[in-house]
Amino acid sequence: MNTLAEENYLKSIYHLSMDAGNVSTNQIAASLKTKASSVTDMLKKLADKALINYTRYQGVSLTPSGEKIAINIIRKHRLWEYFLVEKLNFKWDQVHDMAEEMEHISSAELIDRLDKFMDYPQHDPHGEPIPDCNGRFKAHELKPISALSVNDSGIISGVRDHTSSFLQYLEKQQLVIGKKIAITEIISFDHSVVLQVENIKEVHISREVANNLLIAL
Amino acid sequence: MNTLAEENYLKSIYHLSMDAGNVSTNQIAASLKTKASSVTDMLKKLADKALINYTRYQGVSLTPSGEKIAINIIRKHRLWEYFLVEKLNFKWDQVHDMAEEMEHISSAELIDRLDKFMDYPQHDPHGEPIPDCNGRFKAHELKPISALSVNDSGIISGVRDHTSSFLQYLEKQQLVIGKKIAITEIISFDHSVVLQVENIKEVHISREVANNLLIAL
DNA sequence: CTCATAATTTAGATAAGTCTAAATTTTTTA
DNA sequence: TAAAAAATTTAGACTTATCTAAATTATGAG
Ligand SMILES: [Mn+2]
Ligand SMILES: [Mn+2]
Ligand SMILES: [Mn+2]
Ligand SMILES: [Mn+2]
Repeated sequence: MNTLAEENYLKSIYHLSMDAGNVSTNQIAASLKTKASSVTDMLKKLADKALINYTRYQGVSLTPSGEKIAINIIRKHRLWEYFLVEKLNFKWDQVHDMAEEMEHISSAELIDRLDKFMDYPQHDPHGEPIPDCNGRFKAHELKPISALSVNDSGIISGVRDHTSSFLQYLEKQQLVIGKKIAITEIISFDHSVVLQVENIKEVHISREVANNLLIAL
Repeated sequence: MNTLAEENYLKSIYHLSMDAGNVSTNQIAASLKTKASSVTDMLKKLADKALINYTRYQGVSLTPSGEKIAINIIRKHRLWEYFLVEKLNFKWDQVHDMAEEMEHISSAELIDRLDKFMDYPQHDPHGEPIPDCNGRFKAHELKPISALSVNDSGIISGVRDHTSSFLQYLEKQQLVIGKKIAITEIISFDHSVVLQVENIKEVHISREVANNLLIAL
């Protein structure tokens, strides 16, 4: 259907569209670790296939059919990540690169059966919602810890940064998906935050960590 | 490591080497549904990488490192087939094309954990042996039904032909892996064979089917 | 042994995806 | 608002994997 490269571009454009409206050539290039000129070439191809809206120098957005493809790849990515963690006992910081390959396995029936096999999970190991077989999912309403105030509490439900080092740090601090936390203190000097983690212990995190750890209230 | 095309060539050469010694350009072309000239190009590349022994016009064989790669791909192919049948409930005639994609997922740790998850299966859904993580497996000593005599009996343990239509035919006749059969009669006119299937029923199969259904004695 | 045929390789072309360097357009800044 | 800077596109090249058509080598029938 679509090539591996095309799929990766569509997924990247989809993710970048979440933050901003139109996505720029340079943003895509950075996200795919490729050069702007390569991106321009691909944008022309995707526009020819009517998967993106593209006018020179103006950035791009996905068309409905482009978005459908992107969401399907994300569905596959997240289901495979869930499989790797829940069935094969990988850690949440180990699965991204493998899922990056597996998301391109083409069979729709395979992925629907995998979904059923795992009993239709709603979220991947990083708290991201998993689209259903029709591409529907509810975008989660999460706030970074840095947006909370003292005495606010909630449940750790997602991360903004997916790098291994960040996930490993969180794991070591027991700041993992599902844990209940409450804000004990916010240090005004550096905006670092002191948290109470489920009556287990107190953790002091930097502003950067607080920016990247997402809470459901 | 190696490209998808290179992996498919190595696997094809490995399989073709089972029947004959040196594998010819045309055999590879037929097996990969490509042209002889494309094969020649790839053979040069694989020879440069020291994965095959190649002298012009003389056909090829795998080097030890080429064989190791081929066996690893076959391991992945068969483990994924087993997964699709045993965990996702696909039929044995549905899994080949999916496994053809999945065999190229690169992570060795993933495949070793998958192996463990399924409790180290010895054979894929078609009865083919699954190499262990060191590439070792015991080649099965099977005979086609056409090589047996009246009153011989044994267990259905493999198939030579993996096409959907053949596998579906076998399934319909209940001639599946694990079933015990005995030769009741061999019709000398057309070499067709009458079988007793596990005291369940009698089946009459053509010479062609008898040639492609493998028995462990 | 010789020549016709079959098998294989070479030559030259194409498509996908990438790159560097140069040109163009947009945006920012002064 | 004009020049500088940044972003983007174009031009031309490269790699991988294909193909067709032509040339070469091997094989086997007589
Ligand atoms: Mn990918
Ligand atoms: Mn994830
Ligand atoms: Mn394959
Ligand atoms: Mn098989």
